[in-house]
Amino acid sequence: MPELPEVETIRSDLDRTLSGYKIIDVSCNTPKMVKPSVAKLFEAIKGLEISGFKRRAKLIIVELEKDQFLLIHLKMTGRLLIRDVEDEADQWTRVVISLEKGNIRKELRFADQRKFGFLRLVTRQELEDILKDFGPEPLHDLNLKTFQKILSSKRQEIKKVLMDQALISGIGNIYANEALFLAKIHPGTPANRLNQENANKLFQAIETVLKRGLKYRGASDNSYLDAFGIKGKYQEHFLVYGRQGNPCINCGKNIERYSLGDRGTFYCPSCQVSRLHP
DNA sequence: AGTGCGACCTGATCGC
DNA sequence: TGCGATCAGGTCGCAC
Repeated sequence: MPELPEVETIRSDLDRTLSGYKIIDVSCNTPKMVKPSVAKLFEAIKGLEISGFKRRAKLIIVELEKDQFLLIHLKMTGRLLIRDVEDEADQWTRVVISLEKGNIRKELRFADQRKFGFLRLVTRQELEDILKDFGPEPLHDLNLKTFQKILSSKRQEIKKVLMDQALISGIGNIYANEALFLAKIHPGTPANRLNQENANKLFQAIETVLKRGLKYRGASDNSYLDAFGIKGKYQEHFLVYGRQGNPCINCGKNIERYSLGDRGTFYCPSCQVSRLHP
């Protein structure tokens, strides 16, 4: 599922490939995915040049001229693909933004098997209102002190806290599982029960797994593709995610799986002992 | 207020 | 073989 490293990989692909292009058309076969509506969006952005692509949490922000912004969320199965006009159709294409720069034409195709993703036109004010509700970016704003503060204020299970976008931005199920394994912390441990050493290890582990994800251009164990339609490789380096029944790389004991808040949760029962699973 | 859970979706896979 | 059930999970909105 696109989490911070996947979304950031796509963002940087888009930024260096499509900045400077002008929007010449928008088409959509799944109206509910475009807000406020396809017609209103097209009316507002036709002819505008893309100045760049930013990211906040798992949102991609397309910056346009005239203080217009497109927010794009890929949810679980969304893809943003840079294609030439004559390229063959992509499966599950929902929205196509046609682009032009001089005499070069491109398409930005938003494909999404499950239609959970969305593309939304917002003003600068709306953008600011939306972004203010996200917690700090783990690779930029978050420091150890802030992290400890967040943990000590929550008695929820640590894995849920890591995935709560209002507390920390961009971490989803895969990276939460991997970070907790690296830090040797059981996913069900109440956040406020972690001591300083645990918090410190977890802080480092988050940075490690996110950077690893970026290095491998994301995890494609499921439907994720980068903006050129290429799979990431991080799934080849998972330590616990999806590895239930396989041996832990540290101790050899089998990785276990259980459901925490309706999310598949993977851990080593021997290495991650801070609390037994329910 | 803080927490938990169903709804939103569709394709792949599992079990009988 | 076929068919129904289950699983995948980010976020919103609602209930408690």
